[in-house]
Amino acid sequence: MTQTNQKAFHEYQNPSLAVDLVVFGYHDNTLSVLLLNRKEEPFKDCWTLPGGFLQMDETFLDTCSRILRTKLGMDGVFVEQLYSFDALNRDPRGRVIAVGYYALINPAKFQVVAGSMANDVKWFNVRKLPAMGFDHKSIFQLALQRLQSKIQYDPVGFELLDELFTITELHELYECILHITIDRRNFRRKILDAAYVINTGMKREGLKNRHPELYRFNKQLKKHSFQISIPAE
Amino acid sequence: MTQTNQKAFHEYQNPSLAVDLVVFGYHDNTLSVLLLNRKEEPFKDCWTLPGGFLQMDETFLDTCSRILRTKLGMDGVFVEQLYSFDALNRDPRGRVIAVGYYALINPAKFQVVAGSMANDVKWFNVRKLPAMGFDHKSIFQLALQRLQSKIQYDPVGFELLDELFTITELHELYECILHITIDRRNFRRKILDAAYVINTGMKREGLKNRHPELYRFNKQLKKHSFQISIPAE
DNA sequence: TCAAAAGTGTTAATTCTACACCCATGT
DNA sequence: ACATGGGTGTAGAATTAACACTTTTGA
Repeated sequence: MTQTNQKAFHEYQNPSLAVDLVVFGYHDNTLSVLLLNRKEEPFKDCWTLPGGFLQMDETFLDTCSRILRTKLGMDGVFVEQLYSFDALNRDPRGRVIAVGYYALINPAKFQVVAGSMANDVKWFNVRKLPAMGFDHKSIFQLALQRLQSKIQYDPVGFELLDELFTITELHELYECILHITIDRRNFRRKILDAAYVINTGMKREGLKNRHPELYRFNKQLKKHSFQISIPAE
Repeated sequence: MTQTNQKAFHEYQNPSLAVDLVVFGYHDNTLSVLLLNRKEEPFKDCWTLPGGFLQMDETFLDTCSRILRTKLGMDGVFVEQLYSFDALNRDPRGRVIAVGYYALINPAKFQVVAGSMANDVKWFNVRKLPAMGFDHKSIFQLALQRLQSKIQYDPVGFELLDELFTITELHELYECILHITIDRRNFRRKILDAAYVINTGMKREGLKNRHPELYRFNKQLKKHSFQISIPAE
């Protein structure tokens, strides 16, 4: 942070600073990302991550909130910093540094989802993504990797589920995110042993088979850790 | 990355972008960080992380290299991005975003170390740090955490050691970084089983006890993973 | 009474932990 | 021959993986 030459502090030319968001949603046993169809050049009509420029009086989180609120109609969402992207030519308009964040949301809580905003907003299955503008594909890929490792030691899964959920639903979420098969019974034991969830005593009614118990996340628990066995394909 | 209002691209006011470096070195069974004594306001005469402003034609890594070369006389060093720091008031001069990087170096390779530069540069034991300017203490703390977790799944230890080293030296490095005691014999087995290192057949000569075998890192190996047992104190 | 998913238990294999013992070297 | 680390082995504990069986529900 030492200044190395004699120019006054504000005479330096600075790159623009954008925040780009990888918004993950989970629904119908599918992990999806929210993409925006750009209306302006560059990358007009291309799918891109939602993003925006940092204002001078905003923190990154402020910018995230603003994007989520104004462009996607979402509020009170889990976001976490991912990485900063600095390739010289990543934006044809000039030098733009992007700070990537990822968000985890439960699409059920935001009707917005289905594209109710003026912008063309759409959920895409993370395994079936379209071409994307800028370097957004690689931002997304890093975010998915991050989510995959994070979920193995940090209880963030609940951000994607309803308040109450069954072990099977949690199990499916893990299989979907990690894209592997996990033994149902071993998974259950690990989750319960880790005190990851709390049994509410309630049951999910109205199924045509046995009514599973409903759990909620144990918010006391900060970190957990269980090995997920990755079977040979 | 969508632009939300009508101003021309370059009319936006942007924060300054600094790169701050947490340079780790390992020597004499001590993990140290390199700090600079600032000659200018703000935080004149305070210890700070080496850093500098991003130039318009530089990537973050370019800036890192420039800082390492010009301020510390180092070259060809391992660096990796840590996190970006955005508190509104983190720099009294104005809005400055800092992108934190950490570097791992073998102090034996750079005589610079002992403070040969014009600037007042000094190694500090990571467990005995002075007060630091800006938010550099928290940048450092995050870097140490990152190093501690990284070393458990990524073979980065070799950046801190000589080309050839003994298992005992590697063992001491791990104990020092993680700040725990690790069973010598179990550590050896895990390292060897993970194919983390390659036996060179050579031995370290001139010791007053048995001459230990010299190893080098297995550069093929991308990731490994072994659990380090953390004994109750 | 059947299908389908939920819940519980068990065994064998694997991995870890906590050690003990021998080896090579300089003094 | 002895003090000082270096190198190797092993038994018991703990954890994990791969299973089979029973239970609850709606149709």
